Amino acid sequence: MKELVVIVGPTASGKSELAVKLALRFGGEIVSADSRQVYKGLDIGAGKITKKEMRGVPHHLLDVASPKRIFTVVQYRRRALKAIKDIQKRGKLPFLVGGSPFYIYAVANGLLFPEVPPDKELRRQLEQYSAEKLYEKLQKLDPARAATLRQSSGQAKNKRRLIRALEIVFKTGKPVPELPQKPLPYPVLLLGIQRTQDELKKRIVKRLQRRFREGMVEEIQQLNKSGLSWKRLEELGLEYRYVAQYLQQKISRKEMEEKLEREIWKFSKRQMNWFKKDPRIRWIKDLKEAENLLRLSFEELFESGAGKFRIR
RNA sequence: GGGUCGGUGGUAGAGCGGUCAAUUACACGACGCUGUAAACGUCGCGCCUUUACGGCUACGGGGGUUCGAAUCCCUCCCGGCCCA
Repeated sequence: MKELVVIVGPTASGKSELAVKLALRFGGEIVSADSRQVYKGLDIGAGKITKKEMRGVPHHLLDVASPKRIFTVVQYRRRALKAIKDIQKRGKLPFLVGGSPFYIYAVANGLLFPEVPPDKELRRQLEQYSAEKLYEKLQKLDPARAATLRQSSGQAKNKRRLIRALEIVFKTGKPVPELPQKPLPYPVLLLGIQRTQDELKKRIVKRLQRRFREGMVEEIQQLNKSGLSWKRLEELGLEYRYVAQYLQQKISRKEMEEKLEREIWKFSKRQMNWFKKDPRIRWIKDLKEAENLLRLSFEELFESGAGKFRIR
């Protein structure tokens, strides 16, 4: 039988560890859904799981791209779906685990993005215009998309969104299509790790300190030495952004640490903005609750005659 | 003790007679997201309410000038600097 378990939660909530435990218990493999861990060399700063921590559980979609080039959701989606299929073929249970909501939903909701690859040159040209101008252009060429953006909190002023919309219109000669969603052909169980704000804040600080001890600053210094520009590092956000600023002496060590604690906290809230409005997510507090839910969900599947699944 | 500069919203820091509940940044909060998503963007942020070009309380304290003061004057308190 086939099924997919998705594990979500804000950063530092303990997804990786929980996933490994569940995978060991239920015979699973893990598909990472993290927009930074896909890059080679982004290890400590991205919180990539170590070989030892994997405890023999196969992990997929880690280290699949060079950080020098931008890896996109669409590439991610393609590879993740393939990884999931392969795992299922081998009779194992796939766990989609990660903190990049857009990546999670690209897979779990089967978002079918328009087949228009990014055009750097075009983007650079459009970048010259103000958001207002871009919006006017879009309004003329694709009023429907313009209206959609206008209705979603601030997007009418988001150049990145406007440019992408125009890019699609220019390349296809047609309006931006409504995003088709292709439901996955197998049942999906979404688990969310629940933590109080206090708890999460503490975990963020603790984890950040651990990363410093583990040599995160050195890692980022090294990445720059081996050819990753400061600009690119800053673009990668959070740890990479602020440590890069520190290494360039744009900010002090203290500023860097304070900034990081705050920014990571804000990031976790942004992640939660996605998850908290998804009614499918079953929020769990610990391993036990997760196990129970998994077992239950399997039982339901047995009853419905969907097939058999081995629980170790 | 004398002189001098300054005390503004959570912080920094504008404003220097009306159009100021007070520019801006940060912090904080809420939210959005169709190939950069740890990215990118929007909104709110004194209090109250029938949410209104509404009311109230506010720019260290007190007093004054003025039709009107965060903005001018006096005084007190506090802080920086200089002289003693």
